[in-house]
Amino acid sequence: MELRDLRALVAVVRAGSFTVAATELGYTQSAISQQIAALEQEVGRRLVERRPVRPTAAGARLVEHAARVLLRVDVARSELGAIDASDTELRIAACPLAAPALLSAALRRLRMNRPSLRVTVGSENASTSVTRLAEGSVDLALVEGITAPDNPLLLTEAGLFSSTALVEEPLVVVLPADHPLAGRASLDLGTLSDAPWIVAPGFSPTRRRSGAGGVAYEGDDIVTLLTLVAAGHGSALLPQSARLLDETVSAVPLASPILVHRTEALTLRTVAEPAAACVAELRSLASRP
Amino acid sequence: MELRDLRALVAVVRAGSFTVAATELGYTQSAISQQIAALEQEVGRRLVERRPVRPTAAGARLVEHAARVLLRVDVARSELGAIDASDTELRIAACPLAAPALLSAALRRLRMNRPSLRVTVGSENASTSVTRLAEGSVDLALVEGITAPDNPLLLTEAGLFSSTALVEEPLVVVLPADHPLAGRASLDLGTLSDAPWIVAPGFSPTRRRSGAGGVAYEGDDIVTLLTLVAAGHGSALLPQSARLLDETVSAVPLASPILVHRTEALTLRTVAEPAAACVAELRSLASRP
DNA sequence: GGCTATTACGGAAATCGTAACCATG
DNA sequence: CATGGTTACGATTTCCGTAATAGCC
Repeated sequence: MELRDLRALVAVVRAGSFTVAATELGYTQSAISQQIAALEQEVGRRLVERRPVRPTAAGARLVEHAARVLLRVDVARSELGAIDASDTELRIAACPLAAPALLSAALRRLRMNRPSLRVTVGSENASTSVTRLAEGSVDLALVEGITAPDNPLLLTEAGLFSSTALVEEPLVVVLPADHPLAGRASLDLGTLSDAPWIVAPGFSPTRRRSGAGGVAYEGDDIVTLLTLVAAGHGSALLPQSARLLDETVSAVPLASPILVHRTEALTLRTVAEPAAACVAELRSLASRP
Repeated sequence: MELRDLRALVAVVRAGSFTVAATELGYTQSAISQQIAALEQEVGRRLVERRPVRPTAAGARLVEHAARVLLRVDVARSELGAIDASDTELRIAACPLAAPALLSAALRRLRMNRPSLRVTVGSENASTSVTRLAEGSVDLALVEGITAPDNPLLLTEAGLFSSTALVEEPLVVVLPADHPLAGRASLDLGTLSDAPWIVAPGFSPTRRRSGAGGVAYEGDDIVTLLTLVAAGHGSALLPQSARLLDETVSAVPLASPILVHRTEALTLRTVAEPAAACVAELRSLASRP
């Protein structure tokens, strides 16, 4: 069992197709087919069903392990590469809801001290940010999500990255303005258990869809998301600070369960210098609001 | 970068020698030399210094990642193998201080219900137990160590194994009977900060050596350890329940910092049936003392 | 019947072992 | 000078791509 085999398995399962997995990895379909066949022979059981291409139970379990293994290998490579990384560049991946005001303030102070620093900021969701950090295509990731107060987000295994808590703030339930519950002073999730939610992987705070049906929003544009809410397709969970933009939706504080929206800064554990300085600025700004 | 390369690197660094790493892995020295050279070329930096064979800073960091990667790969393979594992055998690795009375009681009850079950118990230290669980040569590991109350031992990344807390009990400092502090009702570690400790990796609760010099005990026999303590080579930290056997040593409860001796049962997350039953017995016995 | 995975086969590349070489303690 | 890591080189194996084949919607 080699990393090449695990890469192939993960790509095939994620893509649901040998062909597209092959092109992603730069092989022919034939090569992928042979790799999967060899891996299945080695472990002595079928890992993916064909047509449709779906992981078996064993395959799914192996993919869970393999994904973590490959992530850590990427991190290891990136840490080695970061030893002699550029000191004049800082590449950031920021989730849409990850304290944008804090980031811009930190960057302003950072650029005053180092006018020659080249800064790039990209907007990514949390899981893409983690991937980009691991593969070394960004130096710093600002990620966010829902968690219990003072608890880390745990987007990956603890300790894989160096993580700094920046902001925790209350959550609000965003409803159509004319929703019967829109006037409440606060809401429990229990009250809303049967109500539809908009599933939006680009916004980590959004809840999982409970039953069948419903609307999923794959993008990361908050205007679109709020428009969907206003149109009555469902509710969304957002941090209190999210700007609602107009009166077609309204926000009700979430009272129970006790959860917060948390923003963290992630870097490799061997930090490039500009990224470390940026984290220091972020932390100092976050600690005195 | 493939698993084969990481295996070679880890073996070389652990062994401190290309030659013995090669025999461990079933290669010739030449092959290992080529593998390390290729890996160093790939990452573009030296990973081990030769003569003596020592990891560079980058190499040491890569070994940390590689060790976790290889452990997880072993776990993945073992989980796949455990799907069709024997239901008539139960192989256990137990640390010497990991609640032996509890284990024997659980085994008695287990064997009453399943007379045909073949049980093997081996004595291993915590890190070897983890390795054996990962590589699939045991089904259940009883490990122990020092931790804050109600905190897991974290011998590996959280979630790699399924872990069940069994017992937490107070710690005692074991001193020579004629030691000036032996009469105390309790002790703080601060009081002992300059005193020598016996380093005994076979007994996880033992503390790290503070300065230079001192005695290390590599075995796992408690009689020998206590003899060393009695002879004045240093102190040891042990769980309260450890049997001291005679009056040449005496035990003083540890008052601060607030730490406990904790025993946990570890299994693969896809548990073989007899191991699951044994964990259930252990848990039920541990909960009503 | 078209799309997609599998199988057959040949060539290229990687890998390992033997053996000679070299460096270091 | 001897132990142990490196280098050279050839044989074996592995791996991938092309192309033909087979299975499923």
